[in-house]
Amino acid sequence: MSHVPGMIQSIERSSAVLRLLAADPDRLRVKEVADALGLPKSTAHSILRTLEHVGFVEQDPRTARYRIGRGLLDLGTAGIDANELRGRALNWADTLAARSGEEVRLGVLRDGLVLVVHHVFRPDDSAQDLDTGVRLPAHATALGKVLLAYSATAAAPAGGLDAYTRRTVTAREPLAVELAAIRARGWGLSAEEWRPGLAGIAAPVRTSGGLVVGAIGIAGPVERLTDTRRQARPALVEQVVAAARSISREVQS
Amino acid sequence: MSHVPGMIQSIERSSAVLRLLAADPDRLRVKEVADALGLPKSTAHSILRTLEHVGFVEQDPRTARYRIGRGLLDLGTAGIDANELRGRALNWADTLAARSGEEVRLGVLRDGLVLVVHHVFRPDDSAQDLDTGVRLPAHATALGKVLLAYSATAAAPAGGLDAYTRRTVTAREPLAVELAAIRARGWGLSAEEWRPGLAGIAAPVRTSGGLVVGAIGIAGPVERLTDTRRQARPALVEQVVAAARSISREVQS
DNA sequence: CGGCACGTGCGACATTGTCGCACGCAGGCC
DNA sequence: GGCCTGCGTGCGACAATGTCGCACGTGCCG
Repeated sequence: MSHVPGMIQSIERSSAVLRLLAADPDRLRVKEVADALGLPKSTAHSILRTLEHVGFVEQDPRTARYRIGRGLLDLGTAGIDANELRGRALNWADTLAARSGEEVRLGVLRDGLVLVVHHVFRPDDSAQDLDTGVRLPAHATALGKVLLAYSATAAAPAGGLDAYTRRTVTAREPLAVELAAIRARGWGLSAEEWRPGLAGIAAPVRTSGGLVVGAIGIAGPVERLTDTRRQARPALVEQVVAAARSISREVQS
Repeated sequence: MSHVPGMIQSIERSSAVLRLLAADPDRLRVKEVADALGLPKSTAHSILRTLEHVGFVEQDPRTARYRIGRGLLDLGTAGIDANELRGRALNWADTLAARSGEEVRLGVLRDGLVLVVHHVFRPDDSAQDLDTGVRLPAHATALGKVLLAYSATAAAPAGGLDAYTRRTVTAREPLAVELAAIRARGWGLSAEEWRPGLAGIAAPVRTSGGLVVGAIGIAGPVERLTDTRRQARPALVEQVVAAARSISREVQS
């Protein structure tokens, strides 16, 4: 707790306060925080007031007690950056492409769109565009729907949802139902919702706490990815889910 | 960005820095942070140095760039406190007890132990102890193993693992395998690992981002919870998982 | 109804964070 | 290969800023 020269005292203290609040599942009173850290009441109060102002702690209006705020949760989500995710996923993405025979994309959610951070071509043929860096609509792709399903910050983008094909889900309610289904079974499907004739199957990549930080998926012709009843082929689903799980394991270090 | 009187300036600035780093998936240089916030280079550097010291940001040793640190992720986990979780779970816990015919416990991980925050008696008979507030070992109970499986902070407690029955898993490696299996299927079983003759089935409660903040489970005689091959009865598993999912939905607000 | 303890706010002091400047190093361009 | 630009880092002085003591008001318990 002592002061390390060259470090900003008030930030060190804020960190101690946050750790204290995080360690205790109950809300804490100003006095308790002050005593635990050996600070004067006013100082602790001043720090808590500021932390509340920036959204890192919340105060119960009735009991006046403080607890960790929701703002911190959103910040942690970005703990893994896209590059790190990409690095860990490289081998597994290649394996998935080889096993499934389809092209593979790895994406993260950014500003309500899917940012493709990695792209592996379909093994057999050649004429394909490199999609790395491209942004895809979230509500019309398998990758995007998986990311939306587990997104901490409010679901879909604020504006209206564009229709890309006649199968694109643009209404709020059906989309919410679909996202719930994805959460329930752990993977997502998009069949001709983005481009006619194309389908995708995707699954979430999680970090240690179970937080979803990205998604990996395959894309290809509808007839190869789905059966005659437009259901995803179980063998492919299993491959995608297995790849996502492997990457999740890699990320946890 | 401007200074609000009564607020601690350096903490406001730290918050801005963290938000900036969180918003950008790439690592940022000192100069970029300084320019974005309109601060002198030295000031930004001083703040970043302190944030790194407390573990809120990390610096790549090679490129000298900064990104959000892993310490923040752990803090967000405690965003939901035990009381709030309990409040949201009350009705679903009762329903689960009624449908399954077994007693129900709701727990959170605290200091490497399971803290029971809610307890519903078995519907039929009466002579039972109220377990609310009790702490259970994490590695020997279904609730605990589920919580460990999704725990952000390093798995089991540091010390040796106690054996309560001859079925208690005390070795690191088998336990890690078991936790991986729980992550894969989404629920956990403990059969006579804590008390002879007793078994438990539990599933995780997740918050918006998919972060596990607690677990709910049923407990009862082995012969009622498992079949002749010591496998959990699918009907009961389904009920527990459904309850956990319902509570997870409640928590996301 | 009285007393205590807590959250909150204000103001003065001096401690502390801020800012300007300079060093050393790495990368890129010529 | 050498020069030069631009960056990260560290130091020091100033004064702006955070800290602390004190006092008010309120809610709770006895």
